[in-house]
Amino acid sequence: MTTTSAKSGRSRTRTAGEGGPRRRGRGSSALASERREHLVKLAAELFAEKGFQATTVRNIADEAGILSGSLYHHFDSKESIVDEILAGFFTEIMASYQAVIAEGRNPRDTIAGLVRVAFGTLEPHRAAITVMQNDWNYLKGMDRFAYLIKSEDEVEKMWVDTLQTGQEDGLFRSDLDPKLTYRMIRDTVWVAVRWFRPGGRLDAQGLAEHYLKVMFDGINLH
Amino acid sequence: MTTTSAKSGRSRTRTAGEGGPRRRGRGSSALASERREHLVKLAAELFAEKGFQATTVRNIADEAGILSGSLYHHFDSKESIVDEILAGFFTEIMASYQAVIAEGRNPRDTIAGLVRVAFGTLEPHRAAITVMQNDWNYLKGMDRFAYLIKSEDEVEKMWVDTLQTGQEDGLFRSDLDPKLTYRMIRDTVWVAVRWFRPGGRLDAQGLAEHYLKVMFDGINLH
DNA sequence: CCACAGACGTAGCAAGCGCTTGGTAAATGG
DNA sequence: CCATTTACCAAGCGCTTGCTACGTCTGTGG
Repeated sequence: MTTTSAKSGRSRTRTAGEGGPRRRGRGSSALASERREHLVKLAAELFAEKGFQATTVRNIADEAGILSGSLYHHFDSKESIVDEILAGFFTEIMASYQAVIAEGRNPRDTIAGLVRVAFGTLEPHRAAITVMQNDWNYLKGMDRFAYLIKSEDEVEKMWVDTLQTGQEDGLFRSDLDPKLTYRMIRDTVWVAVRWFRPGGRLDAQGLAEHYLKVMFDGINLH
Repeated sequence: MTTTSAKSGRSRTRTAGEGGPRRRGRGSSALASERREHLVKLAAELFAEKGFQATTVRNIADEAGILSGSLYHHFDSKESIVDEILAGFFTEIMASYQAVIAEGRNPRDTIAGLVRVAFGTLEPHRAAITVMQNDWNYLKGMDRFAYLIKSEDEVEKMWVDTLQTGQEDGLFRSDLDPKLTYRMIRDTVWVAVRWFRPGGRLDAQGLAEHYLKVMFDGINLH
């Protein structure tokens, strides 16, 4: 079925897409960016499933029902697609984190809020998180993604500050390294994208509550 | 420096290698497998650093100071190299796990032992674990690595059984899902490979003790 | 001293990669 | 009705990929 091009020019079977009447010509720019966002989402799923490098521009184009070259009408490069995916995720989660911090509650509630926010992004941003997990090592080496490292440092500061304040207030044990503890929490949350499936036994918030119990009080019976 | 081949045949500068006298001809088969293991280790480092797919056979050969074609004297394919890496890791860790279980101690001590074993592999098998983390999604899709999934299931059973017994014995809280708890523990341990560096502030066993404290009793001050 | 086998180099193939160029059908605005 | 813009197709370029075929060098056992 991937046999290229029947003889007549305009006969490509479009394997994907909603099959509706093809929109051509100048749509409103709002609709144009809708198309763009749709392509980004398709790409994100593929990146998450097979990895960024293993996903070819032809894969993405196939999924969208167009040819690989046509992708370059919408995007500069393959990198710019994954950039859009990750940037969207980062701006949203950092805003959510800031909102929790801004509530100004005690460190325990703040940490709980951050954990709930993190688990809350698991479903809407599953693909982005997966890409971040699997291809981080590769992507961070590229200049264009230097901003990701900067954002991650800001996030780390939020968590570590909250943990430290909690220790000073006598809410958390003082024999724990805040940085190490933050990493433990962060990794445990994000890594859940590997086995978390939206329709499963537990939803994201159920996971969050389960995790909060273990994190705050441990698995021991007291 | 990668300019190919000066005019005279035998003048390749060998960029890597210990520079000792080149061993040729029939060595003992023990030494032959030594060479093989050395190549596997080089490849493992590259796979861990750049990812399996992003690492080319030419990268590996460069690191070894030979040409890419010469690699195929030692290995069938690029896949067979990563196979050797992962298989070695899995057989060792499963043996270690079995040994802990066989001690027959109480569930709390057994879990602690498993955690210590896991952290203990962080240093000697850093590359293998990194590959498993980053390229798992890609590798598990290939028939040749189906055995990895089977091994993982066996490991899961060990942990979950121990956790359940602990709950029945009144050692662990009963309001936790054993499977979910196992995954939390597993992920937190392995994911540490991303930021763990052998010469750092804390060694692997220090990490293990830090983690055991949090896992058993939580971060709350009791 | 010589046949042998292991350990490489040399050269290159077929396939696939990201991306570019130039053209074309369709919708829109004036 | 026509100029313009959008969204695509068709074709392919330059390069890299994993891998192969075959020749060459070298230490070793007989």
